[in-house]
Amino acid sequence: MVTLSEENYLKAIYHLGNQGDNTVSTNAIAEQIDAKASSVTDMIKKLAEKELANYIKYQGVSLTETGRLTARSVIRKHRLWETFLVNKLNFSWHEVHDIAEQLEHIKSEKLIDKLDDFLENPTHDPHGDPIPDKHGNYTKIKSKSILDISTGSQGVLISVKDSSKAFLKYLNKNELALGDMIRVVDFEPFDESFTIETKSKTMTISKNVAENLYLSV
Amino acid sequence: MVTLSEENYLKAIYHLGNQGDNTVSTNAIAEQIDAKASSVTDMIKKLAEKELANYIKYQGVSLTETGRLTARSVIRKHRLWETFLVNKLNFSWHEVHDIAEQLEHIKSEKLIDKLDDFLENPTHDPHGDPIPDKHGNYTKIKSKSILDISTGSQGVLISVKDSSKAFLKYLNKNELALGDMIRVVDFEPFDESFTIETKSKTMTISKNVAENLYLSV
DNA sequence: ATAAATTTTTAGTCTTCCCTAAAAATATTT
DNA sequence: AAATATTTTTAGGGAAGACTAAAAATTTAT
Repeated sequence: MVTLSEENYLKAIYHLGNQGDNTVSTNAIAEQIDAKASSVTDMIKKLAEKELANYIKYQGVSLTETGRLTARSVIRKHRLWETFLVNKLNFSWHEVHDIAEQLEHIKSEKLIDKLDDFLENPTHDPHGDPIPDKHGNYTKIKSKSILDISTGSQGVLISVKDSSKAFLKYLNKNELALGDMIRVVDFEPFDESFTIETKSKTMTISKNVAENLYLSV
Repeated sequence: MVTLSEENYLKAIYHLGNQGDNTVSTNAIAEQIDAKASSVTDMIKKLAEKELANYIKYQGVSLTETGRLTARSVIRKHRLWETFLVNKLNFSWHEVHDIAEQLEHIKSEKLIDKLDDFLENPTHDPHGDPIPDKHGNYTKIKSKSILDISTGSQGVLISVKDSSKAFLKYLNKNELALGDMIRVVDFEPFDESFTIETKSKTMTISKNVAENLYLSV
């Protein structure tokens, strides 16, 4: 039995350790979870005891295979619920994170499998992030940040790195949505801004925005 | 802020006290919640401090207006989620209770209102129980247990009193569903059994079953 | 290579919600 | 109206998960 709090820690370690295989520091987890480092140390010990994490004092923590699978299952739930909220209940994508954060802890295999079917087995959530299947497998569409794409090339907007409300609202306001075809037409070295072109318009985006937009390659 | 545990106690008091206005004993709550009486006393004190319940030592507990509304809001969530699980995810009605028991604690006004709309504002859940609206109001269809209905009369199966898995499975097996028109054709005093007639068949039911079946009057 | 700064851990507490065991109050018998 | 039984409360504690403050280890700077 994995508790709600344990699930949150597993998720944090998974994300910080880029799938949980890299080693993660106590402080990094503390910041992510918004807790004090001492609380993190307590929890890490517990995870290690339960063989969900590998832990050497002062050396950081990583996930075991079981821990990784558990984390993926929580992420699967989170992303399926987000998809439900946006596609079925008509939430806009910047409103769903906090609710999905609660829903991801509901315990029922059957529920999540039926939800998956109800949503017609989506492979990506509303932010473009891949949804693991029930065995924890998923395929990530290859994409690159606009920052790393050469002027003149184009691609479909696959996902966004920053999922803060502010950023998602910016995208809404500027009518940029996942699935849009985007062409990078110019780069201005002076302020590191990019000019991009969509089906409906041409606009200039800052470096800050560009690095958060991922296009298919 | 009302905690998950507090919500469960409010619900229990509400149900035991027939809308929470009757006084309920510590032991009754303990049995309902599956906790010890001493734990119940602790929690009752807390509810009274938060002005969700009226409590006089040794005299039992009842809900305040706020407590009653909070309980109804939890019940609203529970019944909407049950409706979702049955109508949208194709669960059968005996499987949904435990999952709804978790989902009812998800915190988001907006979520539950959108869910309500998505389900097309149902007035009754899959067990025939009324779903309070967002203000806590609901209309109960007038119904009577088959035990209290005179032989020869008929009505629509409105709700079931017992929602245990065993009973719901019995109903499924015998093809009795909410909405069915049922005529009470005979009563056998010897074993207090009833003979009932539906569109598709005639069958005999025990007193035990009869008292759990409510027909519109 | 030490000293200083930072990170991490330990030790001790707090709150929530549950428990057991014993005491107090209320109800039921006789 | 006692005596007995039952119910309810109090007192004291435990596990989970968070915290503060201080100690220990590690890293960085001089």
